[in-house]
Amino acid sequence: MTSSKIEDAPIGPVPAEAGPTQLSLGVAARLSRYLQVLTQAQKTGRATLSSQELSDYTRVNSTQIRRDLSGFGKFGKRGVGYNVDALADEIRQILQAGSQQNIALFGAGHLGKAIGSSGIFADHGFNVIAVFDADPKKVGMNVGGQAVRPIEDAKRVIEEQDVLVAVLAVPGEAAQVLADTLVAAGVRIIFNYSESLLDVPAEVTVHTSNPAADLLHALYFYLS
Amino acid sequence: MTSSKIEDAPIGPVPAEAGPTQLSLGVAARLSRYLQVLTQAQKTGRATLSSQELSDYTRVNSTQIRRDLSGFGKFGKRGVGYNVDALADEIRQILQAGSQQNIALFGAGHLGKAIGSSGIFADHGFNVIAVFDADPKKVGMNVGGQAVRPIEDAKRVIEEQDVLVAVLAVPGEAAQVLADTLVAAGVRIIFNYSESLLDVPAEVTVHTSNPAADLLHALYFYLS
DNA sequence: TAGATTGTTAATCGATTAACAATC
DNA sequence: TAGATTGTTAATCGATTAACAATC
Repeated sequence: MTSSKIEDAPIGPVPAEAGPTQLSLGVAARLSRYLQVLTQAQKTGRATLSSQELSDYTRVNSTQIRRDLSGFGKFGKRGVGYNVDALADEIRQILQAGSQQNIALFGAGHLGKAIGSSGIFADHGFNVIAVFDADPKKVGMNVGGQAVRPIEDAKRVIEEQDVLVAVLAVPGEAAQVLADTLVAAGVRIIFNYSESLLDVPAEVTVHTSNPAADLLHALYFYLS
Repeated sequence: MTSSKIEDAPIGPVPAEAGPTQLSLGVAARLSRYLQVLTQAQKTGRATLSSQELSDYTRVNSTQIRRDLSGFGKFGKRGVGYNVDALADEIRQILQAGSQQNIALFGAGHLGKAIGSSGIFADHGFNVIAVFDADPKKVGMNVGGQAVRPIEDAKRVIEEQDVLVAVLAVPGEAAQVLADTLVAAGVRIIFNYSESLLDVPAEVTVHTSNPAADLLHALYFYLS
């Protein structure tokens, strides 16, 4: 019974200048993708980006991008495009990003090390505050500047530091039992990088990574 | 100018017993997710799965799942559900999976090792036929049972083995130059695990992994 | 000014959902 | 039989797209 509190999505495109109505599922997903592109564009020093360029990178239709954005204000300049810094700030505000969430990472194998030492979460203001592993031989190893801790400490750390988000980079066999423990300790969003399917209570959101499914789907269109 | 041949999607739900019409973008994406779940369910020995269970794991509405499937035949048994093995086979046929694609993996760092040694692609009939790295110190290392090769060999291997799919697990700075080389050699689908944005010709599909964007989006709904 | 790109409308299409008869 | 779940219809809502005036 994997499920999600994201289930019954609400309210559509918001009237211009609208207040903090709950975003629809689709709009929120797209806005976060625009933000991802803007964040990268900032790094390469781009000052402006047009809706067409955003479309090229996100695969979202450019008209829809303009429509999504214009629901919250007139952020663009005709003939020029959108100011990268300003638009990134606007989207962060809309998404209420910057809430400085603490993340716990589980598994210090290859994948755990890759996630822990990449800046991928830090770039968006998330802190990986702890890395855990069940293997005593891995405890104490350095992953992304932190010593790996024993899995037995997880419950305490989650509770003490109000960890809502857990990233699972563990073997499939270990995932369900671990997920049960984490949910009991207070975790509400799980990023599952194991191949295992997870059963969690309805109030918990599971996000499963699926490269093989994505590839199957990409290939279908290539081969057709 | 990242773009995709998946852009202009075609044709909707197909009349029952329809032939090999091109699937719509959404249907193909969903079918590949159903297949992913079925493949996992097979491993745990499940014999049948109901549309509701598939819905729990994929977050796709159960009515839509039944609708997607019934477009291709009557695969389910009322009061029972879908036979896991049989449905997996049907979906593989619909998606024309099993075409035994060769995949090349770039980057033998933590992420490359994680991908190379996981069975995630092999499970779906994809062969990771080579692992490349630009660092001479990594050449020769064992990743998923293969010796890492120097990046200079990539062009030849791609051409000789008809590699259409490349997985990029390289640092952001290296990604664009590498992508250009790969596209020139014949690659048409790129899985980009670097944080860099890629510009590729229109005939190439880029799939960028985006955990931070996904998290932002999941958190928005949690916090609202 | 001329060219580019936004903001917005209107029309179409696909996704979502509830409901329920059919049937295993 | 009784309970469960499919296959299918109909109604609604959101996404997609083309088009274009406004304007930088």
